[in-house]
Amino acid sequence: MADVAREAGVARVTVSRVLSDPDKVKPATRAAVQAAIERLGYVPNLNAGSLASSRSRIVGAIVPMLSNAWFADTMDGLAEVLAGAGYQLLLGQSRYDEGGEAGLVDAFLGRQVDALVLTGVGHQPSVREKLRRLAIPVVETWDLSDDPIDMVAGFSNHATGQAVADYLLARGHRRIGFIGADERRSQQRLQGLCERLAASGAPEVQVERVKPPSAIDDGAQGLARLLAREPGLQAIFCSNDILAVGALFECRRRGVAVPQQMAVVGFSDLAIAAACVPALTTVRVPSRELGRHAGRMLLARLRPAPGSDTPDQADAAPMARIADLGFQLIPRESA
Amino acid sequence: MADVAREAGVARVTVSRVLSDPDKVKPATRAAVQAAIERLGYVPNLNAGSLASSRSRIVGAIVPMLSNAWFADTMDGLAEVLAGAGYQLLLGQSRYDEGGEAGLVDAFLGRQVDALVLTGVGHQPSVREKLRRLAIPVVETWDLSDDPIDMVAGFSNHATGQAVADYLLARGHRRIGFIGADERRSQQRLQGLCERLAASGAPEVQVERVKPPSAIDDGAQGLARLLAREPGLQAIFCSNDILAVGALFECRRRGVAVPQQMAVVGFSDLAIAAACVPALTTVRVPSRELGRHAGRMLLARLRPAPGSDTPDQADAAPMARIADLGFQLIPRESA
DNA sequence: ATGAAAGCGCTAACAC
DNA sequence: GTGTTAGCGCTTTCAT
Repeated sequence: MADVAREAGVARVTVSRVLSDPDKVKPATRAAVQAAIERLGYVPNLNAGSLASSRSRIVGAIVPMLSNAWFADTMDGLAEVLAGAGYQLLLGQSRYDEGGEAGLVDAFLGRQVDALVLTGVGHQPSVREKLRRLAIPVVETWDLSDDPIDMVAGFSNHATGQAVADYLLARGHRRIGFIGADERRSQQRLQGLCERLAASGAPEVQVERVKPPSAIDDGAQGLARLLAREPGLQAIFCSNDILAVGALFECRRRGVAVPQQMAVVGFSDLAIAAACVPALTTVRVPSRELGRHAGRMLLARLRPAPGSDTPDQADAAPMARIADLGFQLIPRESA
Repeated sequence: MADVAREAGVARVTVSRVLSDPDKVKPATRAAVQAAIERLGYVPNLNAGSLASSRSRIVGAIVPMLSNAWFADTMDGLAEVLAGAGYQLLLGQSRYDEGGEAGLVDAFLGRQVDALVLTGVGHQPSVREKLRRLAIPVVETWDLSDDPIDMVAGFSNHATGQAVADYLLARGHRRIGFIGADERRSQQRLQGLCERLAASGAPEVQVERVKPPSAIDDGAQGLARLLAREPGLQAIFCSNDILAVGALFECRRRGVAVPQQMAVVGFSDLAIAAACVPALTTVRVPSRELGRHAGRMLLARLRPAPGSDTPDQADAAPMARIADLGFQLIPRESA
């Protein structure tokens, strides 16, 4: 930067200004500086800038696993919105472990991230406290809470379970099974399911827990075990589409007709749900929009980057801290 | 950090040493410092550390789109390997645009990333030159090159096209179509296909280009257009499984029997390929392993982080700069 | 509109 | 083994 300043015959501050707030510099000087930057191929050190200004223009995000297409979609949406505002994405995988998440949060805070996006609302108490104390913008996603760390953009997993229960009940099913990851949000879906089923006097739900990440085979084996335990099962709800497709496979292998002998409902509406045969009835959640909305919530609280295309809407309506983006049950052939 | 030093009754350097190289500090002092850190809830500012040491422990990675499950898998593998060595992942999406990629590269370099992972070997000349000049470790993935910027971990897209051609030819197909994204790697697959087909005297390949990212519908429409142009088509190769599934759909809709009247081959072997009906014959590529291997290549060139579980293998066999991780044609029902 | 001085929080080198 | 002295490359005052 000193080189650029010398080359342009100005002080270093002026170069800094050209980069961060061009309007504060006379057009002639600005041009000279920009020419010098060009000539020298100067790339500013953003870390040094962060250190001096204590704003990093980095947002940290943590997902359980990127190889779960639904979370990848959320990150895609997030990255898209952030990039448009000059922010970058530091990404971590917790591998479905709150301890892992806590470690990543610390690492990210050490990097002075300007904001954080977390998956779910279940975190170690120390994480909640720390983030509350630091008061940086935080968005939790893929779930809802009436007491978020800061903000939340999600949907009610519990309500999805209820919706599936209602749907199955309406179609006359009463003996119902559940295959789901041994993980918080899946359990909430299960709870919603059980609650409604119990209220209607249906027999207890048969549950098969598999450990994440879910593979197609887990779905197949889950169904096999469920059938071994309770041959009279009429329907199953799988906590994601991958498991559901596995269950569909196992049905075909055993000659169990879907949906006549066994109704199958999935979760998240991946491309695969519409593609498999029979097409999978599933719960569609706004994976991509979850990330986009989280990004918007953050940006509304962060100063816009110089040169970004995001107008300063300081006086726009303040964003709600809790955003329920909803879900939708998509009836197809499998249930 | 000054606070911690005072609290522990030592100098700031000592605190720094406890954090970055504990063995250089007497156990008693170390314990005192750690206690102070604990008591004060001190979180070191890694940016300041990067500035002082000019090593950031951040690796930048650029993929076309995270919502393409195959790239998400690669990033998953990469993040997994890097996390184990104390490195973090700064992620960007180029949206299939070399200009976008160039911008991200600059942004990442500004962040002083220690290394870079790029998708593909096609980049703006300025990007190649800049990275060569800077001489930071760079791995290109999802393709091969005999003149990589630095290192490459991939497979030959061209060879996958040849393999598909051979397979189709062996099954007696000669009138062949191709549906593929208008993007470099797809075009290479197409080239391999055409080359082998031409050599065997088959008629020219009918090509439908769609713009990325691929959606199921693009595959369906692609097939429809292909059929309109050349009703006698016997087989098609789709440059990814999503397009292939779309084509499968369109066949079913039109009552075209697969594989009897139309053979369909996909690419990348997503879960969906095994799940759809008829099951999709496809080319399996080591998506996850691509990322893992890229990570290992980088780490072999970067000093291991303190407290990482990666032993210092300075004297291990040096890693080859070009890694061909291969591919595999998976015959299923659709061709 | 531009510049000078001070310092962000840390690590590198060198003493002791 | 531990401390001292200098910066890393920028942005912030505050002055001009």
